[in-house]
Amino acid sequence: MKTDLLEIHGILLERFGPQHWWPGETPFEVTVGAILTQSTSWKNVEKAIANLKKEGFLNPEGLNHINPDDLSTLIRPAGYYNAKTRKLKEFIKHLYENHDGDLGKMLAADAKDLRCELLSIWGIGPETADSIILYAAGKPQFVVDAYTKRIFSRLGYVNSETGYDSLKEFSEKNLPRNVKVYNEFHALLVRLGKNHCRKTKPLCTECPLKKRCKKKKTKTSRKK
DNA sequence: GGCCAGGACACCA
DNA sequence: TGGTGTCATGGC
Repeated sequence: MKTDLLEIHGILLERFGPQHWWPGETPFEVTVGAILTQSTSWKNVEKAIANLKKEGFLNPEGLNHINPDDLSTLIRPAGYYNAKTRKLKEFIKHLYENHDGDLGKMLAADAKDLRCELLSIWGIGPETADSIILYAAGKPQFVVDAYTKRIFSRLGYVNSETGYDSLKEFSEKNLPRNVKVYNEFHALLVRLGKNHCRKTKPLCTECPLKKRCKKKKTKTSRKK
C-alpha cells in the first residue's frame, strides 16, 4: 500500500497552518503538561498549568516541595487529580534521585536511553514518554495517540487493533526522521481529529482527507 | 444529561 | 496475556 504520510502532512499543513506545538514555555512546563494532558483536553490542562505557575510551583524545586494535597488542589481542573499528583511526584522524585533535579541533564541522554528511563517512571507510558522526548528534548520520536490511531485506521493504513509500537514504527518508517516533521504532523493529526475525526458524529463534509478515507466512520465501541 | 478529551495502571480470569 | 475497570473535571 502506498503510504503517503508526507503528502498528508502537506495537505494538513496547508489546511490548518502551523500548530506551534508544544504550547509550553520551557521543557519542564512541556513535561508537566504531557503528564497532565493524559486523557484530558488541553483547555483543562491550561487551567492547571496556570494555577501552578501563578503559585510559583511550575519548576522542579516547587513541585519537589509542594505537599500532595496542595498539588491536587492546583491541578484539579485537569481531572484525575489524585492520580496525576502521584505521577508528578513520582517524576520529580526520579528527577532528583537521578539527575539532581536538573531536567536538562536528564533530557540530554540518547533518545533510546531516555525513552527507557521515562518508561521506568510510574505514570509515564509510551505516549507521554514520546511527547516529552519530542517536544521537551527536541529529539525525533514520533508520538502516537488516539487520534493517530483513529485517523490512520480510517485511511486504511492500519487496523483498529494495531498497537502503539506498531503505529509508531509505521509512522517513523514512512516519514523523514525529522523533529520538525514529527512535531508538526502529530499536532496536525490532533487538530484534524478534533475537527473532523471524532469518535462519534464525525464532521466528514469539511475534512481535508475525506477523499482518502477508506472506512465509513461509525460509532466505535469504547474500550476503557 | 450524555459523550468525550493530546493515557496509564491495577486487577482478574 | 488480554479485557475491563478506575481515575475526574469541564466543554459541547
